[in-house]
Amino acid sequence: MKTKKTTIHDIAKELNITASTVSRALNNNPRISEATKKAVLGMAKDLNYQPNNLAAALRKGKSQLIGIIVPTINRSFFSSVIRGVEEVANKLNYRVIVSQSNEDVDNEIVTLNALLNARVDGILVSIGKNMDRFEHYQELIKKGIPLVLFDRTTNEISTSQVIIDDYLGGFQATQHLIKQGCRKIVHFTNVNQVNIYKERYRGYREALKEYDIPFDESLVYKSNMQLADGRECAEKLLASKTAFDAIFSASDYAVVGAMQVLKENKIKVPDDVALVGFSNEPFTSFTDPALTTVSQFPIEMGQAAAESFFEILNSKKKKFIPQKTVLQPELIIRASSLKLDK
Amino acid sequence: MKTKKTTIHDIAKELNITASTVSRALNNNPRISEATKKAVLGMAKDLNYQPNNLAAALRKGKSQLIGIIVPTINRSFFSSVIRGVEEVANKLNYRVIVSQSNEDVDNEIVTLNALLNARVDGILVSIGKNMDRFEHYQELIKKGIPLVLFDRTTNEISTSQVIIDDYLGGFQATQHLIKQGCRKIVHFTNVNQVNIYKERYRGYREALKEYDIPFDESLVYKSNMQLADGRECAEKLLASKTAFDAIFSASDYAVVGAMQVLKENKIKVPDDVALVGFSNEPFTSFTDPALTTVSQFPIEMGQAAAESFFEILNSKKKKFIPQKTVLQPELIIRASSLKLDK
DNA sequence: AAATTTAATGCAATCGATTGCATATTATAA
DNA sequence: TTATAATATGCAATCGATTGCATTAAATTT
Repeated sequence: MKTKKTTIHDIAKELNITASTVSRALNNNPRISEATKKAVLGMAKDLNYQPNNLAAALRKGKSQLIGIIVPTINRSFFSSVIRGVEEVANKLNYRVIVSQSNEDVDNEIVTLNALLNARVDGILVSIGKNMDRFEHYQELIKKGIPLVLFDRTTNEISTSQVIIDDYLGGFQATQHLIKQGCRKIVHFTNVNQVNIYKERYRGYREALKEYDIPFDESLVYKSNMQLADGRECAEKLLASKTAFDAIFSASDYAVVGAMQVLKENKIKVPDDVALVGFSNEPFTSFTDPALTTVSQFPIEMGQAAAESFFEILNSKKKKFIPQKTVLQPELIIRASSLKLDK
Repeated sequence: MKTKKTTIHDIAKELNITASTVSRALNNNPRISEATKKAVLGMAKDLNYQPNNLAAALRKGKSQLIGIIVPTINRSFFSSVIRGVEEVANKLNYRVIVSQSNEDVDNEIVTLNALLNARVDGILVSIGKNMDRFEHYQELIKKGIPLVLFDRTTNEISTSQVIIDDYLGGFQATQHLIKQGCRKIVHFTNVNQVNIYKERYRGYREALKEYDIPFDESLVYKSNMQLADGRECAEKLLASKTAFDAIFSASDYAVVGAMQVLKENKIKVPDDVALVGFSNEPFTSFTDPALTTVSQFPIEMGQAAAESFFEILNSKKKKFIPQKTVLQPELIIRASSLKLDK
């Protein structure tokens, strides 16, 4: 029952040639005659040969494996990125090993080492929220192991990145609200001012400026941006009696929390208050009213990250200059912000 | 710059011992003295040694890699399963390679072979929707490669499975509606009667029976269960003028579509029509009213699948009797079905 | 003190594929 | 016909860790 697996040596023996020839034939090496190639391929099929990538990987020093580290796998955004990576990688005969950091640096380091031990040919990573140590990544660069950062990045690490233009997303979202006639636009942002939130915030301010709307710091609410946080912010907002006619939230979750509170207080969305979120989480099209939000094209981001990785890989000889790929976000307009043209 | 990676031979040379001793020391083999172990560990750290799993895998014939195949990675249910698998696997020092079949048999076969070439120690798979060929999996069993099916399974393959009790889920959902006073309960099910839908349907019928409610075939709507299908079914339903006071849908998507149509027709949820979905998709808590649904515990399913895999792996010697793990679903009661006790 | 265990380490083959450097064979040129 | 080039294949080392089977040295028994 436990039949020994066929190797190139078995094929070689059957055909009275050597393993080297078989190896070359399988790799379509021009030094091998067409006749032998055909014979080898035929025998390989007959013997149900399955190449052992481990052996090849060991010898060649490349495993055809890519490691990807995300904070959590089961978040729509990240799983979509993974999907994108997988698509590109598989086409080029690479496999993808996934792992999660759970937003914890120590965990991230352990995970990273495990991937290195598995001898992945490179790493794609979206850095966790409160990460402040990057030596383990800088170490990678030194070792010459391809590294690509996506979405949550940092300039502390000199390597290729794929991000979306969060500034533009923030600008477009705010501009859209302004065009809908809103003037007192609240902004929900993250207490933790990592790049992406900083940029969305910047886009918000810039849009206000462009339309000559004075910026009012008291309209900016910082939180952890989960649903409950959104509720809390909305409650504080209402309690403060501040007038406002829109909320642009840098997170879909937070804005849904706010939507709930507004509804509970009989405030009409979008008529009294227009809402715009960020990320185009799948649930945004299911709320009532459906949420206007900004798509980050996660699958495309994954594809771009994978492509970035292969670029580094293929230019290994020369010094590679880190590339920054910036994807364009897209404002997805739904009912929650449509005051006009209904 | 391109510093050669340290191997056990480097450590051995430094300490004037052999690689075998180093290997044994690193593996905490009792035949090695504490003193040498300490020395080896110290030197390993000094030289920044990172074990090469490929080499070990080649020699030992096991890669510490698990392959997982799902129809699509970026679906909440599947990515959560992957998360569960990853958690269990990582603790045992295994890595997870993900890949998707995109609901296509040929693709599935290609993918499976790629995983085998990568020499994964086993495969976890959720079979695609319209899959009718299973030889490639039966082949696996013959070769003695551990295989675990989860969620979408088939009895054509004699191996361990992890599923939830869909029958019970269907029963509980229906029972809940009955207890809320509903008597004319519509059921949305899949045209494609794979196991899971068949079972949910069976649970529905059995609950009716138990409460002496006559089964009415005209209340059963078959579709592809996407949002648009749900809308369509609801429209047909309304057009038919059939009286009904609840919908139990075997899919969350379809029931949200129905909810939209009901609202558009000023039919009150849950007062006029109570709604229950299935799967506990993340968006179900964001609809208005929030959806009552059935949780399938995807993370737990992933964990169970991984554990099942390790059981097969560890009992390799003797003949392993396939295990069927049946997880209990849980009815998550939210506003969409609550007519009473509000 | 000789014989026998026990403990600690070394030797060398092995896992399966790849590849630089021969070698053998045939075809072409001189 | 001999020298030269081109073609096809073989030899053997290599990638890095593991492991069955010695071997050596120290400890214990008789």
